[in-house]
Order: sequence, then structure tokens, then C-alpha cells
Amino acid sequence: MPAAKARPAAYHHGNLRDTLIALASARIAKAGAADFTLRELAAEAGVTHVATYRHFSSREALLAAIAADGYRRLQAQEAAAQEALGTDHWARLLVLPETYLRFMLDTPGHFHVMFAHRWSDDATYDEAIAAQAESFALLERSVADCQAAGVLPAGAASRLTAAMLGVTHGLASLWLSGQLDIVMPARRRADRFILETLKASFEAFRVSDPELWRAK
Amino acid sequence: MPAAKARPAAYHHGNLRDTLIALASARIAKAGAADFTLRELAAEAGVTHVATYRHFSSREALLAAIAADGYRRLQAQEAAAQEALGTDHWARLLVLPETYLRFMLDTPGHFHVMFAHRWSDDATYDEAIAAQAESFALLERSVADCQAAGVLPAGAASRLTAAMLGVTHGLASLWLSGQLDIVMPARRRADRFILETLKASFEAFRVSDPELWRAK
DNA sequence: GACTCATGTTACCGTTGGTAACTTAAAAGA
DNA sequence: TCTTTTAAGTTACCAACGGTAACATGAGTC
Repeated sequence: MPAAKARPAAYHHGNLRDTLIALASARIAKAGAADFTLRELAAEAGVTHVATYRHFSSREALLAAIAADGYRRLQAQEAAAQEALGTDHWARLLVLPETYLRFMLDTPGHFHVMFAHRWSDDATYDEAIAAQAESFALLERSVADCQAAGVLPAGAASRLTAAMLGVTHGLASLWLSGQLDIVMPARRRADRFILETLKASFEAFRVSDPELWRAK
Repeated sequence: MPAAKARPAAYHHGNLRDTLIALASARIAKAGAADFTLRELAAEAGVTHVATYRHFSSREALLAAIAADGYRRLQAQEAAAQEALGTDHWARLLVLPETYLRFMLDTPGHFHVMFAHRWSDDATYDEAIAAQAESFALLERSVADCQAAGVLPAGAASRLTAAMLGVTHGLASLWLSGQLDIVMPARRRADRFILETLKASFEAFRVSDPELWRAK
């Protein structure tokens, strides 16, 4: 949200890095990561395209910065949402897919880069991995907490975690790529449809036979 | 698998269209859709890059053709797998995520274009929509069949379908983008891990309370 | 008030996707 | 069998792109 585009006459932009990230995310949300060009982006920010190289070593590095920013924000939003819920383990678990979904709806550009982009150079992308792992750890810890409290069936936590992450991420990305319309009855309130499907799925996992999730 | 690269001296290639699709898919599998260039692709096929425009009106149109080809092949593989199973509705349903996963593992390039690519021009992509809808219809019909046979809980078929599609697609694409490693205990035999998680999820859905899936 | 250096600029490069005009050879008609 | 048509290649060219080198500006420090 940094509206640092205020002084067009100034030689120095002021906050070009964040501005570029925000502008790029908006463009990616519309037409994908393949579409945007550094030149158009820089022009929109009021600088030449070469100025971008002061903040990102390459176009791919800008994408990596967007991904890292996204993982950090997602993790922060998830942690904040859980914070407000005290020690109700089940509620703390259920708030995660909801936050995940809202993050995708609010910042689809970030989401797309985080999950749909194929990195040609893994090294540039390494910075994002840490923040990403934290977000996943949050889910796994919540699952373990629920298992310890007897709210979720015992067994391999990784299986349950994978199933929950899978259905959440799957519905979110299918919706983002417009491919959920086919299976959805009404287009209106798609977020409600997804959210209720997620809740039903989590509930089904909750009451399921522990034997299902035991490692074979 | 058309190995039409046999006659390098010939002026006419013979089967350039299919060759380009196969080569592009292989390149996309390695480094994503943003990476490959028409010129490199054409050179690999033994022609100049302008020759590609005889078969695809643009780079994006080639991607759309890959997607359409993918949806057709996925649907055909799913239908063939179900064919062999007669009237066992539950087995016919369970074979779908397995086929879906195998398709992703066998042709990751196709899968990436089908589900992770953002289309800048929807018109070019329209051809793929039909084949895509058929694949989804196959799942929804199997769910309805299971419900009619009393194998799956009654209720809105669209919810159950969305949940199953979601967990299947979610785990497949998380694995494809390398983001499932974090939540997985052992890297070896990841396909087994995913497949068993999918089976456990479907089983959890099967024995769940019908009230969960009723439209609200 | 001079120095420093982060942050801009212009000039330029090879490569890319795409168009126009021409060439080749396989198939169709007489 | 010879001519004609046409699908499928070619070379020549273009503007735009990502990226590099060398230079310019101006805010903060001593």
C-alpha cells in the first residue's frame, strides 16, 4: 500500500523497492508473471528501467522478492489470526485455511508468484524458503496440538497436515486460475463456497478413523 | 511420443506441430513456461523459428495447444482407467486421483501449463476449456454414482467433488513446485506418500456425516 | 562547504516474438 | 506426364526486452 508516487519531479524516488513490488504484484494478478516487463513497471513508477537494477539484480530477483514478501506476510497474518484465539486448538487450526484463502483473494499476484511460478534459478529464490517453511510449520504445529488435545485423530501428523494443506491450497489455486467455476453451482460468493467446503473437509478429517492416518 | 525428427535433410519436417508440443513440454517441465523461447525450440526441431508460425499463431497459442492436448490426454487416461474397473463405483472414483497424480508425474510440462499458467488472452485458451470440463465432469459423475449407490454420503455433490478435486490438485501441484518436501518426512517415494494421503482423505470423506456436505 | 555514495540517468548490446516477401516440394487436375 | 496449386519451409527485417557500462544527481556526514 505505500503510495510513494507522490513526488514525480524528485530525482530520488524515495521508496522505489516497495513500489515496484506492489506494482508488479498488481500486474501479475491481472495477467500472470510472464506478462509484465521491467520497462513498463519502471515507467509506471516514474523511473527508467535501469533504476530497478539498484534494488533487484534481475527480473527474476524481483519475482523472488515478491515471493519472500508474500511468505512473510502470510505467516504474519496466520500468526496474528491465531493469536486472537487463545488456546482453542481447533479454532486455531481452522483459522489457518481461512487466512490462507483470504491472503489469496487479497493479494493474488503474490500468491501466484509464491505457488505457481517455476524458478529457473533456485539460488535467487532461496531467501523465500525460510519464511515459507515457517508458514507450513504453523500448520503442522496446530495439527500436533489438536492431536495432543484429542481433537484430531492420532497418527502421523505429516499425513493430516498434508491433507489439510492439500485441500486448502488446491481449492485456492483452482479458484485463482478460474478452474473452479466448472464445479461450482453458483459463481456468486465463491469464497463462501470454498470456505464451507474447507470446513466440511477439516471436520471430516477430525472425526475420521485414526487408523487411516497411520504410516504404512 | 512421435519421434518425427528422423529426416534432418528434408525440407518439410513431417510432423512439426506434435514435435514442437513435445519439445516445449519437456522444456517447461525443467524450467517453467517463462523460460523456453520459440527460437531455441525451433532449432531443436531443426527448423527456423518462423516455421513455428505455420502451426501456432503465437507463442501463447503454442502454450494453449499444449494445455488442450493435456486436458484431452488426462481425460482419456481417466476414462480408460475407469473402463477397466466395471461397475465398482468406489474403485472407479479412487482411480481418478491416482490417474491425475500419474499424469502430473509423467507429463509435468503439460500439467504446469494446464494449471499454473495465467492466460493473458482468454480467447486463445478457449479451445482447452471443453476438454477440461469433460475431465471435471468425470469426477462429478463418479461422485454422484457413489452417492446413488450409498457409498458416499448424500448431500451436495458439488461440495464433495470440490473437496476431492481440491486435495488431489493441491497435493499434485505442491509436489510439482517442490513445496511438499517441507511437510514430508522422507523424500523417497513421495508419490506413495501423496497417494496414501489421498486415499486416507477420500476414505475420511466416505465415512463422514452427510450433514457436513449439505448446502447451507 | 567539500566528500561520499546511494540512487538515479543515457547510450548501447544481443536476443526475442512477430511480420513481410520469397522459395521449395508434395499433391491435385488436365 | 506435365502443369498448377498450395502447404510448409526460408531469409530479411522490425520494435521491444533484459541487462551492462559509464556518467549524473543530490541527500547525509565530517
